[in-house]
Amino acid sequence: MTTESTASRTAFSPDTASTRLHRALRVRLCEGDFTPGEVISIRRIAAKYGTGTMPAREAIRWLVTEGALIFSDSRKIIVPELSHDRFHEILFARKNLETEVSRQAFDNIGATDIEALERIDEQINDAIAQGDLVSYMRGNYQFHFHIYRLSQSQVLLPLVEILWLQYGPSMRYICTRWGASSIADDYHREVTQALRHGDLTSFCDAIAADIEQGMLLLE
Amino acid sequence: MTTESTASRTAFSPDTASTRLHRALRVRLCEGDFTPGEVISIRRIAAKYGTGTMPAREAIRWLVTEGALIFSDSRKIIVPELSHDRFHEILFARKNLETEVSRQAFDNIGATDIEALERIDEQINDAIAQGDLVSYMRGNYQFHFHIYRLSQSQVLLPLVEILWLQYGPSMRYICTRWGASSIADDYHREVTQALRHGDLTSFCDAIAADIEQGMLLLE
DNA sequence: ATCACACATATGTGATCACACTAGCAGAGC
DNA sequence: GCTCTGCTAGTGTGATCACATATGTGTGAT
Repeated sequence: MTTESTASRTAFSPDTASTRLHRALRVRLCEGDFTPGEVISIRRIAAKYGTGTMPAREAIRWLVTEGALIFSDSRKIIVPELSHDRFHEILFARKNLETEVSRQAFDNIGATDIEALERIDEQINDAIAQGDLVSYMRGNYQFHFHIYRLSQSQVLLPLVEILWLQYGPSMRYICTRWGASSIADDYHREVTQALRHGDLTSFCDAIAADIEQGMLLLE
Repeated sequence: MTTESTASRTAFSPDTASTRLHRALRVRLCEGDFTPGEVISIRRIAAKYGTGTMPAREAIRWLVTEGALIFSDSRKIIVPELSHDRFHEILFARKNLETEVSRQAFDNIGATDIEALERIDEQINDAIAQGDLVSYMRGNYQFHFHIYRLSQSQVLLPLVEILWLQYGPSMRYICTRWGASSIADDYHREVTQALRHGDLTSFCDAIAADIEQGMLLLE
């Protein structure tokens, strides 16, 4: 359930050991399970996930092409540590792309979707109250992508996923530094309220505000 | 020179047989050297480029994660045939992202850059006059990315490259169907003119118009 | 104590082989 | 003539090994 695929590719994709591991690692990256600077090794990942070295090698290299992992100077593969500039760039791109994807999703958001979003938001608030950062990251991810998936966009959605892959680890890092209080004031309530009123512009504004709020964490 | 790297990653990337082949294939895809529906096989690519099967396998799979190649129903890897909807989606995303990247590049575009763009534009016009589609595609690619690279964006630029990778083969296909006349009326002249006048909004409008013009080819 | 060299470990890269699966075709049987 | 079967060639996947390189750790000499 929580390990549900982050990919929403409509195109056929074979179900192999490599692709399974790739999806699993994508989820873990988006949910902030890795720390920036951490060294990722093929053989270590293979051992940890009980796969052979080939699937691990492929999954990791795919994540490199997606920018989720990068090479260090010494040809080792690591989780990137984002500079302030780069982090800001990502948030800027997120605001741009995700408001657009949300706009495209708007007409496809039904009553059951709104209820689901409100339920997720409650879980997020619980997580914040308990200082459970992992649950918060997971909930936040589910909240946003429940909306984005409804856009049925086959082009923009994969781009958004790439941004989250790059942004996840550093987000987790920043949250741990600032504490759960810093993320308490999200705009999820405004999002669901706007949806209940069927107000498109307020909805998009709330999404944009929610993302922009992340920029404040960069002092 | 023409096989110059399309990637503008500032991050360290090892120079291996796999990465070299990957870059080469990226350029060929952006320039429309492949036709939609074409079957790409690991062993065949390896033989054609004189590499082993491992580098070909990796390069091809990286292109799959970038959406430049996809799996057919029978687990074969092919160059995607874009539906009209998807092609329109890509152009929409291009208009969005590339006008933004252009805006970020604007301040970094110097006099020598403008001259270089005008020179490329002349080559493009020559290519159109002679009906040389390959040169046209290459010139168009160089024109746009000469601008985009100046944005020094490390986040948006790779996303734009992904869009071009997906869009290249089908663009070539559409151009061959419609003939060179259909692409004669680009907005490159308006772009360079706006740059000479230092007019940011006209510049961005011209870029957007140039991309939007591609939508007309979809009837 | 400090520096230098050598060895052991761990890294990604590439080659090669075996395997499962698919598509195409040829031929035997009806 | 038609259909079904079985073979063949080709596909991507995964395992395993060899290799060059980088990192770290001792061990030696100074």
